[in-house]
Amino acid sequence: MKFLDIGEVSARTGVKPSALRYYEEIGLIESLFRHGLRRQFSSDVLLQIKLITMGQAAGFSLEEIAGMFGRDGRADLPRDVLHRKADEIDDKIQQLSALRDTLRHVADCKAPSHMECPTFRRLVEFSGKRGRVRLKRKRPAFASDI
Amino acid sequence: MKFLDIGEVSARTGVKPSALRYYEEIGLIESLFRHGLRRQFSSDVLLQIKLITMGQAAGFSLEEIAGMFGRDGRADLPRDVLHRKADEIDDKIQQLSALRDTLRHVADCKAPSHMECPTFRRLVEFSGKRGRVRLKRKRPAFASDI
DNA sequence: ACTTGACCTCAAGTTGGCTTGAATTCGTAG
DNA sequence: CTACGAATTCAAGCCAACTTGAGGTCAAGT
Repeated sequence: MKFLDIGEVSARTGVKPSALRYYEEIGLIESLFRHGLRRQFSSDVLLQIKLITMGQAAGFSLEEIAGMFGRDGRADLPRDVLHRKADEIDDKIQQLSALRDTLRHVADCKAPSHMECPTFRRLVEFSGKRGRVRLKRKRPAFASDI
Repeated sequence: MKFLDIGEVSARTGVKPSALRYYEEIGLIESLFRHGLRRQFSSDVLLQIKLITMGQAAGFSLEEIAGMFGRDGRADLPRDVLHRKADEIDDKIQQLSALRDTLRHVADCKAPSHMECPTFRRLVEFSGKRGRVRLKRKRPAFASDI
């Protein structure tokens, strides 16, 4: 098995050595042993770091990430908690989709003020709703519904 | 037209008054006038704040958000920049999807160590691949398309 | 008129997630 | 063997995005 210096891990993940030391300090990753003073990492750490950066992209704190996958990528949490996390991510995906759609609309819409553009308002207003957007409403939606 | 106290804005958006004052301080939102000392907001601010929180969920800084939609929800940026932002969000959605799938897998997989589970490795490794299927859309996409 | 409580300002503090710098220790190539 | 570069520790610093606290103002209800 080949072991990796912190510099190599850094180069292959794009995460700076200082950040990697910090991750080790807080128990998010671990080095197997030292070669002199130098930390030696298993190549598994590359996958773990990928998970960490994905988690960060999802807006989770390092602490939450540590909870999802222990230091060896093994989950500490019970099934249902993990599924709730997954649901949380699904919610976030909904939000991101709405934001993306809104941005694209803003890019192309000719209306002088977006606040008066019904498409814009609808995009933003529906963004938080769970599940399918309900097309049938008893009355029109207002900003005051937020 | 009805004007809103900071407390009402807070109650209806879930954003604390201190945060709203901070947003105003940095020019992200604005109050129309004061009633005594009290800020009075137009109801449009509710929509703006929704955009702000969506942007935050997407991992954008307040500064970036300010750039996307000026203080009245009008974009300062040229079309192509907005579309690039939208693409950025699409990338993030891919990452989130991968993370979600990984979490669900971890929740259900019986393997003793995830590091040795090929499904797990594939899920994580695949997540970064470029050149995903890119759907061409002729009309703006809606949240309900997901 | 008085009281209440929601609001105000301003400065300072907090948290998370690192980065930076100084002083030092090693391993390897020449 | 020596020099070099890559690594180490530790404390301090930094940034964003708020929050907190002290001390003050004000509008509205009784």
